[in-house]
Amino acid sequence: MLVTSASPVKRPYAARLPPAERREQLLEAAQAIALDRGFHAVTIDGVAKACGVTRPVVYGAFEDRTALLTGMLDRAEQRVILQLAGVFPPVPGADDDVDPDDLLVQGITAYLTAITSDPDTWRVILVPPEGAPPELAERVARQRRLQLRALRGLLEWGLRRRGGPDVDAELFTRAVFTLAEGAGRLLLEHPDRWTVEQVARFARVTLASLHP
Amino acid sequence: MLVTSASPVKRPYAARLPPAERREQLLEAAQAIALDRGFHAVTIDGVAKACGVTRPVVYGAFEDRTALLTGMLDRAEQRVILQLAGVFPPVPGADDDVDPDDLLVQGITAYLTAITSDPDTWRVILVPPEGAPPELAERVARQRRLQLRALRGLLEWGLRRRGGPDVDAELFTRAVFTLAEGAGRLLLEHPDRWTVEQVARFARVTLASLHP
DNA sequence: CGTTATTGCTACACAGGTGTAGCAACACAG
DNA sequence: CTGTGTTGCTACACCTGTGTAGCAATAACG
Repeated sequence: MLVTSASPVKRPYAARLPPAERREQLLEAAQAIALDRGFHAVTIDGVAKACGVTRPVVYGAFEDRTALLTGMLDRAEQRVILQLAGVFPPVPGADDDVDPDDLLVQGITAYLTAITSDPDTWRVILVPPEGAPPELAERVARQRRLQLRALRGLLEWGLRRRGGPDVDAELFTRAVFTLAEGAGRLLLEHPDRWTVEQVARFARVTLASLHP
Repeated sequence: MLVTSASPVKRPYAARLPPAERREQLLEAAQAIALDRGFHAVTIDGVAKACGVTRPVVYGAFEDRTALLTGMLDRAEQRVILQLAGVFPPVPGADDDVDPDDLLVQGITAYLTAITSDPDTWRVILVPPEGAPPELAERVARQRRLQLRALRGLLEWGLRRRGGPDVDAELFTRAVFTLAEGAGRLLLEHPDRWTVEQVARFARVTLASLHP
């Protein structure tokens, strides 16, 4: 198209979207950029360009860059909470016929299945892209404390039911949790090399060797 | 001191330092800022101010901000390599009278002692401040691979000497390494709550319960 | 079909950080 | 004590990103 210098090109308008859809689109774009190039690359202009709009459109959906990042983290956190809903069952009763090792392996399997079912969300949490804001660390720490508390109850029950080994329950809980998260990272970083099944088998064999 | 508006205040010159000392001072300041407020706060101006000089002085020691960050990571990496020099001994011979569990606990103790002896350097690595550059992740990954390789040789020997358990050696190595790093983070994040001795005791008891 | 309300765009201003040319100050050597 | 070489400073230019006022375009409603 021939354009004279006297009539500068005006960009065609982007298709209109209702505000809720626009927000969702912007948040998806923000997360994709964070995972691809790091949180520092999540700029107002970068997200606008990724969605084919201009900066005021982003400002129409979010107060500022901080609000955009907060929205992104809200979204990831809500998904994680939903996916972990069934991972930590209530502590079994004294009369319940439940094998503690089976319960733990099931929990680990559920946790890793959640991770592999939504890798992008979990990558933000377990393998945070560079330039991650402090708020991410705060949310991760908060969720981790909740998960540790739930896990500890289960493991204390399991250690009693098993009759040992005689280890510090808090350190044991942290060790199990660290291993589960580490396995999660492994599956995210090497999805073609490791599977949930392999990790579950490893956990089962190791528990079988862990005498009371 | 009374200063007329016609003679603007000129800052007094900072004390002169030979270039090598100035570099060291700037690198120390850069690391302190990174740990206190994140890598994004490590600016040329920020480091200059922390050292009581102006930006050209920083540019006199480092080509640019990237070179400053690289220098900081070089320093941390060199310290880590030095501190880990004795942590991974050569794999014992078939006739060596060495208890594999003792060897592992000694290795974990040496590793955690290195961490607690120079917490600032290890914090950059194990609990990276927000805004960490990609280069940090690359260096950490490279060091981790070297450490995993050394550890795997030792653990394979240990599993053979022990006669089991019958687990995937690579997963077992990763699990042990993940636990050691997790313990390192724990000691960095909660130095008043946990000690190397507690972790070593936990490792010893857990290994004692891990039958072949 | 015209009007209105809503969503998107242009152009502007501002702030923070990078990087440097040329000058200033000072420590050391003769 | 003077001169020189080395280290530090001021002031300037530039770049990238943030944030917004006012206008433009468009979709929906009557």
